Amino acid sequence: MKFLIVITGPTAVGKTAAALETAMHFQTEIVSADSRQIYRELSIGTAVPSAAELEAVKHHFIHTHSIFDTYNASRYESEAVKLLDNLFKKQDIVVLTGGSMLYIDAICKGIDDIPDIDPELRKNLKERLETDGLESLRLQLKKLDPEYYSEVDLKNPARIVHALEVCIMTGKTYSSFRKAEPKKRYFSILKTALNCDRAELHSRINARVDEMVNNGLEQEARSVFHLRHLNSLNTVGYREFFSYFEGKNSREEAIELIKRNTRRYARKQLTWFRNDPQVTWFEPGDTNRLIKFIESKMAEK
RNA sequence: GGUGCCAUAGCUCAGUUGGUAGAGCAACGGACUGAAAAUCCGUGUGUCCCUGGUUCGAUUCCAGGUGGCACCA
Repeated sequence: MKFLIVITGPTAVGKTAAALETAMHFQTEIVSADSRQIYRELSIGTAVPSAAELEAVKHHFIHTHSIFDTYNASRYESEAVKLLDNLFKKQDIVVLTGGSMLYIDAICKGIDDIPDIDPELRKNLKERLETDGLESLRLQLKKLDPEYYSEVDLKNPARIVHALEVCIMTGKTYSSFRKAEPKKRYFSILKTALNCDRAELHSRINARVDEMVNNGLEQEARSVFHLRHLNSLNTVGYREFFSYFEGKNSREEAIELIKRNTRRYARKQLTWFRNDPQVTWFEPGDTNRLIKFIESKMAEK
């Protein structure tokens, strides 16, 4: 029997430390499920594990890709599942940790098979969104895929654009690809999440942002400022500094905005995990209970 | 010590000619399938400083108290 231990939770709650302890206890490796720590050009603002932590336990998907790559949850799914195949050849347990909700779902449930989108097409649709407005795209979607039109959030440009991309590219409806059928995995998944008191989480976030700033986040952001149009850099911690560099706000305001946007991100993560019935919750400092829980679940199987 | 001004949401402040109140920010809830640290939707959360008085009814008017600020001593 193979077990994938998922340790997730809101940003800054202490996942890295808990995953490290758990992986060391079971003498195994860590697969990261973090959509920003995969980028080798980013370190400070993404809070990658320290050199010592990376030394102590083998990590995967940290600094493995470039901000220039077009990356997404689907690619992550195929790469990560392939990696897990290899890891499970020599291990019975693997730890998956990170806060990217969709990436975790991609591994646990899978993602529908949808063809890759031509970047030119996406660019064109985004331009049309600018010039003609959302309503024009909505009308086209209504014609091309009435089924999806009836259930999509009609105010959300990203959803409309993506559905249109698929319809135009494939000549089929986007809904015909949306099976939402969970993929069968041969390994068992134990999904856990960490959470603490909200006020405590906020002070952890604030302290971590201050630490990032002290460690040189501003310079790191400046080094990629000229690439700010890349999706990979539409990221909390960077975009606020970008608008400071553009003179839209002060440095102090940028730091406050990073804190606020990180808090909001944590709240969004909690909303997602809270509504996942498979999650078992733990306190961040209590890795012993987490490990006992894992051992008891493994004994059941 | 005296005089004046102020006290309403977590913060900054509106407002109620007496019928228990609303903006901005913060916060909170939700959606989510190739951008997901993305994108989008929703929600006022309140001893109107305290105690009396007047009144059918006081957050609003009156008196006293408390706290803050300013000026005069």
